[in-house]
Amino acid sequence: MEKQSVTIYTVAREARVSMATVSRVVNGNPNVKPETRQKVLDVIKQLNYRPNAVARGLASKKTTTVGVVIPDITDPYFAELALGIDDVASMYKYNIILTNSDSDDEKILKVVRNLLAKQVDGIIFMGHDVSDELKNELASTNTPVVVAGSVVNDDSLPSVRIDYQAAAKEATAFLLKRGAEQVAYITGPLQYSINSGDRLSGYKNALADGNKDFDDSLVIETDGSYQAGYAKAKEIIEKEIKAAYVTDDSLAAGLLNGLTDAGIKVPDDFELVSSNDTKYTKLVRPMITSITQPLYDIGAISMRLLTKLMDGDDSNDDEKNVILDHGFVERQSTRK
Amino acid sequence: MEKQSVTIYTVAREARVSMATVSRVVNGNPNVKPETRQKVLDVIKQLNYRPNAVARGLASKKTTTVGVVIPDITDPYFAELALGIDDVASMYKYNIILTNSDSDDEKILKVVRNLLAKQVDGIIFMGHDVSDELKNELASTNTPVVVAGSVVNDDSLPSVRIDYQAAAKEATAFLLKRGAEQVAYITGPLQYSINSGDRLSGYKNALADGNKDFDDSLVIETDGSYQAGYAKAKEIIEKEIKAAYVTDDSLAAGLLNGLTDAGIKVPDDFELVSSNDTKYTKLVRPMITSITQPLYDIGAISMRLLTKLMDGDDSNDDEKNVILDHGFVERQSTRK
DNA sequence: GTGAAAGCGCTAACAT
DNA sequence: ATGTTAGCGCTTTCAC
Repeated sequence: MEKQSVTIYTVAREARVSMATVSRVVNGNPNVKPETRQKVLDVIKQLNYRPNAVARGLASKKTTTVGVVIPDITDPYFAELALGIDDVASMYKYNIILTNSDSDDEKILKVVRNLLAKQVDGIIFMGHDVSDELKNELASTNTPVVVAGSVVNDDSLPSVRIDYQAAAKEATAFLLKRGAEQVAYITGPLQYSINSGDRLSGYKNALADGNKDFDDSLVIETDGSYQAGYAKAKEIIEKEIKAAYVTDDSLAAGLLNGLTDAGIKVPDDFELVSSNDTKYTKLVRPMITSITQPLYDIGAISMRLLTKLMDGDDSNDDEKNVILDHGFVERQSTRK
Repeated sequence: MEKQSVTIYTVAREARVSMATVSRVVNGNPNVKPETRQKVLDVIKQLNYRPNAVARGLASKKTTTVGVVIPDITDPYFAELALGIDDVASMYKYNIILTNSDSDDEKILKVVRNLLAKQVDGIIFMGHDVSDELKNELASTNTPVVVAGSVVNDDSLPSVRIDYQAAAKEATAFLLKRGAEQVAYITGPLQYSINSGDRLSGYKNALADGNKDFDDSLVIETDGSYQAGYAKAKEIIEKEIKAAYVTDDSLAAGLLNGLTDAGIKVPDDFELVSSNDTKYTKLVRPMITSITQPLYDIGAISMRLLTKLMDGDDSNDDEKNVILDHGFVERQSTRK
């Protein structure tokens, strides 16, 4: 049984050099004579030495670990962002501490505190808004934070995302353009500023451009889940709504299936446009027409931005809000 | 700006006690006079002291962090396991370092080494098999490992899962029982022992019980992805196959959609049973008849088991392979 | 009930 | 190019 006790000191002793030299070769410091380096390398291999990242973290004050807070890992939207985050993180030799937040402010605060206690070098925040307490928490530290795939009610945080307002406007306008008398706005919690602000504004703008009055009863709020969407089918049918812009794919998929199962033909009897272009939009039948977002890239670029911030690159403060291009893809949930 | 420099020493000085005492109150050690405790607590609050988990980890040799290796975070099967893992981990005050492995042996080895360097207290392994090198790596350490949601070609590792062989047999038998002349076995990589071993055996057993000859040409291997399933529809149609047991939900969903898009009616012209009961089976139409697994629980119990192993509870060595009950749910991809 | 002091394994000046 | 020596912030005997 291999004892866990081979440290930098052991290696130094065996190789007849100092700990500093071992440290140098381990860290790729060029100031080591090739022969010495080789000798140390040999001993390292022979002893199967593995540097202790915790000790290193304590001494260097860098853990090469970043915290990622995610509302729900099983949500395809966040999972695809997370994939991009993880890939870039591993590219830059960072590890990810991933924690589910359940979109619960209490829990978010708890996990962020915990992340900070673990001395993460940075944090990627996926979620909808930040509470005042969290804002304070974040302000009291100089750990960089990047918001990925959302806008948050605190413009002080760097973020990577698309222009949700413009996208929502286009989606709504698309529906209007093909003759919809009225277009509903079916949304996740309006408590989130992305839903009550950006997207709703875009929706209203499109209405205005199309000379339609905004009708409050057409704003249908849910918790944003598949189940909620499925359940809302009934209300949609009763209200005789014929078209809707939906703020989330899970929600849209649920609504679509609910409608279909209730005998409504999409897109003939009902037209639907969703927001995120996750796998769900292509999994269901009919496939859902949607705003497209470079999900993986949003995650990847968030992480890339975070690495810069962690390196103390505070240049171009204006570039801290990265707005990526979005698109739109016509599929089967809208008429030709 | 809050300086990052309030340490246990600062608190000790302010509270006029020793570092040891501060450590005691922080760690809930009862050997502290209530008044002293209160005084320390006050100072902690006042100074907004936060213990440094890295230093703690170095001193105590426990990081309260576990590594989780996952093939693909966007796969609903693994994502649901991960949710269970994360919930229980946070329940036991552990954090999760999550790393995508892409099911690539090289990368798996790399991430496991990294996890070990970070001194994780344990590892949850999701994946299909372990390479010899990984096996050695794991053997050279005493960090406990639990395999979640799979069987692995190394029985020495504790695991939490269902009886894949029995489940596959039931699924195949179900298809046979309703008159299928032949049932195909559509699978992810046969390189994985779960596919070439457990499930295939179950499939063959069902065939034998139904007095059907095993036909090699009915074993259709893919990479297990949605895309692969979608693409295989053509072959299924050409071979005039009428029923299949599929080893993975993404694969099954792809196949189903491919078939449907090609004009094949499921279940009238083709019957399909899948294996994992993830969200995908309920998202598509027709919904997919499937073996059911307590996905969340598998993750949760894996993590629970790991906590026991990390606590050095090596009792009942026989209980280290936890086999959970599975079920079966008839949905719309099979005839009534 | 409380304190003193020795590490934990490494990095980072600073010397040489 | 290499070695010496302080720490990093905490836990943990061991005394008292």
